[in-house]
Amino acid sequence: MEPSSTSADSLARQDGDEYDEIRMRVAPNPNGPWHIGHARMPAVIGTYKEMYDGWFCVRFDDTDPETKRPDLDAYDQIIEDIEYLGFDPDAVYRASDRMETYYDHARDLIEKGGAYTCSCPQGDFSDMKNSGEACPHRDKDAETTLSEFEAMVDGEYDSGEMVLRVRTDIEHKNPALRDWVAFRMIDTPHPREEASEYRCWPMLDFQSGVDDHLLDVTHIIRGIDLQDSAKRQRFVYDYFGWEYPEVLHWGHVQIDAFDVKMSTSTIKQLIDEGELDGWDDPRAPTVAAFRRRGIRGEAITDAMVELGTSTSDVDLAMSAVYSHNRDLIDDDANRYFFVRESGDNGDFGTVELPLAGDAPGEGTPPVHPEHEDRGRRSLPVDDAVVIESADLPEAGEKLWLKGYGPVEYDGSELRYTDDDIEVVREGEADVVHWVPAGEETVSVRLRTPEGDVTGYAEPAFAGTDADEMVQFVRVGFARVDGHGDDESVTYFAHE
RNA sequence: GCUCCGUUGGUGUAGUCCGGCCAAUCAUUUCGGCCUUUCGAGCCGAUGACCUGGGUUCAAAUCCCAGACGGAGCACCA
Repeated sequence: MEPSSTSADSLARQDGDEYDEIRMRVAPNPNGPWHIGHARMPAVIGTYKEMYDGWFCVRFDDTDPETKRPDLDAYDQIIEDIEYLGFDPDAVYRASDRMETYYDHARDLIEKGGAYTCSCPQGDFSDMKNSGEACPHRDKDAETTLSEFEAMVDGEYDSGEMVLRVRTDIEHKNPALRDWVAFRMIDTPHPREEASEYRCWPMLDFQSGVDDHLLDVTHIIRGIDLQDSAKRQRFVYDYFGWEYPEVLHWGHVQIDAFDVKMSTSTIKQLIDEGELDGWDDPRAPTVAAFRRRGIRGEAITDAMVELGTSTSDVDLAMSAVYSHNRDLIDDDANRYFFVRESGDNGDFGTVELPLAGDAPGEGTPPVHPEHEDRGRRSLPVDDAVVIESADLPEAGEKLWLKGYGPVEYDGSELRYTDDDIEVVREGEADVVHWVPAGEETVSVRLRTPEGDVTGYAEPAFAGTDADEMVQFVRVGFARVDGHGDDESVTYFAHE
C-alpha cells in the first residue's frame, strides 16, 4: 500500500535520501476521544514511517487548559486508537510536561530582541495591527520585557492582562503574521496534576514550533487551518537560526455516511444528552465505534492513505473503508442466518410459514462457502420456518430456502418441491435466508449506524464467541459483542 | 477589507514541477455477465472526468493571462 498523492509522497521520497531519518509527529489536542477524521494523521504518518524506515512520535499539544481543555482519559484513548490503526509511536510527549523548555526559549527569544510583553486590550491591538501600526509596547527593551515575562511565569498577572508577542513585521502584507501572541495568562488550572500550577501558557505556534525543532522533526503534515503557522513560526526560527522542516497542509475530510456531525464537542454533547450511548455507539463516527463494529484499523488506515494529501477538502466514502474491511474479514467470517423482525429505522418484519409436502427435517448450509472443511451448520426443521416479510413471494411463486431447498408458496404454506437448482438459474425462485420456527433460535440485537435491529438467528449462532466476526447472510458482516441471557448483541460492520 | 490555497468520472486518486508515449491511471460505487444449492468473495465487461474563456506551441490536463467556483487565515483555540 502506497500513499497515492503527489506532494507528500514525492516530498518524502525525494527527501528520503537527503535526511538521515524521516522524523514526523502526530500532534493531537487531547480534548476528547477521536472521531474517524483524526485517524488520517496517524494513518498517513505511520505509513510513511514504514515506507522510509522513519520515526514518529505523538506529542499532545495540551497547552490550553481552558478553551480546549484536555480530557484526562483522552491521552490513553488516543494512544490506543493509534495502536488499533496499526502503529506504535516511537515516543510520546506532553507539551504540558515541557513548560520550562518553552520558558527558556522565550527568554532566549527576548534576549535576541524577538519578543515583547504587551498589555494592550485585545481589540485595541487588533485595530492597530490591522492598520499596520505598532502598539506602544513594541519598542520596549529586552530587560523590561524579560522582567515582565518572569512576572508572567510567576503568575503575577491575571488572564488577559499581559501577553508576550513575537516581534515579526507589523507591516507585513498578510495581517495574520503580524506580531502574534506567543504566551498568555490562563487562570484555569491545567487538569493534569503535574501541570496544574502553571498560569503562563504558550500558544500553539510557539510551543509547536519550538518542539518540532527540538525533536528534530523533518516533515510536518497539518491541516489547512494551520497554513499560516509555518509562516508565523519562521520568524521564531529565523531569530534562533533554525531551519524549518518540510511542511505540507491538507484539507478537511468529510465522511459521506453519518448523520452525526464529526466534531469532538458535538459527539460529546450527544453523549451527555443521552442521544448516544457512548463514544463507541455504532451511530457515532468515532474510532471507538468503528472498532466495536469489527472494522479493522488497517481498513481505516488504507482508506485514509488512499485519500492522499491534497490541500483541497476531500470526502471519504465509507464504501472504501468497508471494501477494504471485507477483504480483510471475509475469509474468517462464518455464515449464519438472521431474520430481522423489527428495527428503529427500516421496514422489517418476519412471517412464519408452515411447511408442507415431503420436507426434509434439516437444513445444512455451509459454514463458509469457500471453506468446505469448516463443515456445515445444522438447522433442524420441525414443521415451519420463519423468513423476512420482504422475502415473501406472491402466491404460486417459488423460493429457494438457502441450504435447505425449493419451496412453493400457495398463499398460506410453503410446499416443498422437487425442483432442481435450475429454478434459481432461470430466475423463477429467489434464494433467501430463513430460520426454523419453534426451534432454538437465538434472539439477536444488531446494533447499526442507523439504529438497532432485532430478530432471530439460527441455533448454531449460539456457538459463536464474543469478538468473532460473522456474516449474516444477505444482511451483512457483524461483530459478535456477547451472548446475554435475553439476547445476543452484535454490531453491524457493513454489507 | 487584507492575505493564502485549491479545482481530473458519483467518490478518492495517478498524470501537472521537466508539454508529445493521456481519445487520461488505479481503486471504490452503480449496472450487466460468468462461477458457486447461486450470500460475500472471485473472474469478465460496461457507464463515467481534465472548472470556463483566451493565449503560447507543430503539440496543452500539463506553460501564461483573465474569470468562475470552492476552501482557509487575519484569536490571549488547537
